[in-house]
Amino acid sequence: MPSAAKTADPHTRTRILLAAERLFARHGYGGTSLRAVMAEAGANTASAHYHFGGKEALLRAIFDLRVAATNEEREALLDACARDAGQGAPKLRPLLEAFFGPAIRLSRSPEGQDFNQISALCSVDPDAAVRRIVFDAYDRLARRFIALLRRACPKLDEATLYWRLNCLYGSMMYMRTQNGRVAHLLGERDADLDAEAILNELVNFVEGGFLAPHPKRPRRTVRTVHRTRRTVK
Amino acid sequence: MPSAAKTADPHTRTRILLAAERLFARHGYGGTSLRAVMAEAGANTASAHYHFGGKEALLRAIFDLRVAATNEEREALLDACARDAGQGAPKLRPLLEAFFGPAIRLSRSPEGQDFNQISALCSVDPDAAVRRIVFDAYDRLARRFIALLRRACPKLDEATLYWRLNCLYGSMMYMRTQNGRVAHLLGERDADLDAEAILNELVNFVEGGFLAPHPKRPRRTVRTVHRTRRTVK
DNA sequence: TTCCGATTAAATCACTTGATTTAATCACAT
DNA sequence: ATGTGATTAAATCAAGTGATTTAATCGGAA
Repeated sequence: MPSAAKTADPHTRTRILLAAERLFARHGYGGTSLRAVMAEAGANTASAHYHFGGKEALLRAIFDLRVAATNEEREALLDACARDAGQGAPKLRPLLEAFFGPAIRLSRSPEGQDFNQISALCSVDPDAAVRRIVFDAYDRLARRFIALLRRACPKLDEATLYWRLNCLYGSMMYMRTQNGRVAHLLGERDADLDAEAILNELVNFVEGGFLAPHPKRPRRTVRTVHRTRRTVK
Repeated sequence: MPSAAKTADPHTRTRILLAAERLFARHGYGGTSLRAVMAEAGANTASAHYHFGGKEALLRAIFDLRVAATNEEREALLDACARDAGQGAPKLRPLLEAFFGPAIRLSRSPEGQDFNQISALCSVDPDAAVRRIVFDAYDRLARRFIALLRRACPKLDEATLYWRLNCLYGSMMYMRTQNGRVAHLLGERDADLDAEAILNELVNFVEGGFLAPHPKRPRRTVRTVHRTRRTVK
């Protein structure tokens, strides 16, 4: 075990961490071999196990490193929302800004951008161990945000809240990743707005989604069209 | 190469396909070994290469199999939207229903549910080859949808359209996956609404997002809170 | 200087991966 | 029945995986 900070060499351990961050962001956790990380870091395979204990622990270390500040900022902003609300209903928009803002603003630095990518990728990783790391990092704060959101939208029934939260998370994830789908469809335009503008777009959209009416019975515009039976199974 | 349909044994090839679909849905493409697929299918490793040519080709075969019907249905619904619009602006809501509906309705069957999961996972896969398969499957129709969406929302500037499309895709993806994040946060309530209700929730949200105002200058509710310098690098 | 724990380096382990080869088997047209 | 091409089975390949071991090195306390 490395002594907390005594002889602590700012070299290898940090280099491994940053190298892993870069590679995990580009190729995903599962798509990055420990060897590739060590090559990028210019260090030896054994160092990773010495400093972190293994690949999974390395990922967890990245989250430990990056999430704290973001969550603290979110917490403070949520505090402000709750304070302003008093006993009444919190305002929706500042709530969304409190939740999204600190995360989106990470993208102002290259490392933050990499971490946003990692966070979004890992949050939908099929590997349960990977997702657990994400959950552990964000659960507490997310639950508090949702509690305030409930008070801000008291008319939303439980099911609708559930689905709208899914949309909220999906929107946030796509905004954090920049996975290229939309850019590809629109013809390679690269979005380079600053973080504040992106945040504004995201909040506009999600606020609109949460304020939308939610009738139990959908108006029947839907109709299934020509049920072509493609028997395959 | 297998003869198109002559002596075609409905057995092995199909068994491999369905086994792969199940496993790719649960553990992702990268997280599933060809061996695991063949074990699940009760077939031999070489069969996969004989029938498909390799792991990647197997994934492509799954998309070829499942996407056609969905896209045809989407196309027909978009036709109806365009016809109803004439020279004018298409209605937003039927447009969204045309795009989301056929995909969401896949979740009524277990195989469709598996494929929805695969589609969503692969659409954010860091592996470019995997994403290309997704793009190839959906690009043509997606471009047509976006063209109509543009006419339906003529007041949206290019940048706003770009970001709202990202939110749209993110919302759709999260709705298709059921990745468990929100269920986990809300305490394991499992959403078992029928496809039509889910579609309705999704359309409500995205419609709200697209109809939201989009001022160029955000009202300044945002303020960065205590810039704690966590120097790490 | 000497010594001891912290750190790094090199070699290797056991295992899994996708792919291929070689040989056997099957179904059907002749 | 028989030969021919489609299909399956078993064994194997080379490469890559995370992890571990063993030995060397470094830096400061004694």
